[in-house]
Amino acid sequence: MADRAQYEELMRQLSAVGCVRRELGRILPDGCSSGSATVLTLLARDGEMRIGRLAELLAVDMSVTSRHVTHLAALGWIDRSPDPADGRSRILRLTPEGRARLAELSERTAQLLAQRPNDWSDEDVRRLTWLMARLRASFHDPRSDPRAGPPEDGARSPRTSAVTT
Amino acid sequence: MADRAQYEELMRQLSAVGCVRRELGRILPDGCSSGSATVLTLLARDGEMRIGRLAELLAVDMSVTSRHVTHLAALGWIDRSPDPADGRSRILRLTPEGRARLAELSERTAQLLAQRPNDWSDEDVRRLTWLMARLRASFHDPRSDPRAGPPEDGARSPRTSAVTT
DNA sequence: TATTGTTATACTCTATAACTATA
DNA sequence: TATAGTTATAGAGTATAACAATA
Repeated sequence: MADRAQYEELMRQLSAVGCVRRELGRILPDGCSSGSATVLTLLARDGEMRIGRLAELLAVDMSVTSRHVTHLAALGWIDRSPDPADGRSRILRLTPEGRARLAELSERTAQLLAQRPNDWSDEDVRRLTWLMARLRASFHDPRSDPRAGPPEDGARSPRTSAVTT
Repeated sequence: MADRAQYEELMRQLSAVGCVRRELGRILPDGCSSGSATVLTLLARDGEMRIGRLAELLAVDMSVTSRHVTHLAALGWIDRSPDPADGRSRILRLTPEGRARLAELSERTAQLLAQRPNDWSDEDVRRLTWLMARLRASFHDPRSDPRAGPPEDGARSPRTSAVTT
């Protein structure tokens, strides 16, 4: 286990990287907050799902997720259809409109990233992504034991399912 | 440069690690928010400084920093004395009370961390810290060119001064 | 005129708790 | 009784803009 000073430094960076997230949030189109953008991305990547699953992937309370989803549904970017298997749930899906918006978003983000950290290698990006996922798993999942080494090649994530986000 | 999907994954993790920061924030004593804690830590580590410098280290607007500082000064945990060299500025310092509180904080945090990611090696913690700092530098500092390799040993940071946070 | 801070305002994200509907 | 989701409320964090004081 690392020493206290190292952990304090880690926590400080954890707060400070927020400025990157905020900067990325600034280029979003009207009506699309950072939270909304993440929801769109997850629905595009993992396909239709329920609120609870989405909340897991977002690492956020279900009530928060519910608000994001309501917002996106009001915009017509996602669709909430009843879950035939469970009357309490609804299935979330991107609408064609939502897909179009997401494509715009992705384009803008790619442009911004192309300007900035363009000297990052695949390996660096993968490693940072993996380490953040693993850190999250350490906190989210008490029984976590990510002995699986860092991603030497494939963009593998820690084994905990909630982290395969 | 990595491809778009990798960057999107990076951004998603960037949002999701927020849950770690929030969990750490939950163990803070009354009156001490997450932002306050970071201010205390920075003043302890880097010694007395002005608001502007503190805002840089926090990677946050000066107005935000001003509010945190006002809060901590009201609690008596830090002290704002006039800057003899510049009448517009004030010098921020931890008070003995502030130091005591910080020590408590550090203790609690260490306990929490000892429960959770206790399987992290020094190397892992250092690497993650360094990569986050570098990511921030890529955005904060347009002319950044962090060719300096990752930290093979010492907890070195990217060369940009604003990142030696 | 430019810079350092401060304050007012508004917006986003978040959690907790109370509530509804279904399992 | 337990679970999925919603809503109301409250609090933290943040940025922008207008302002004051000093350089």
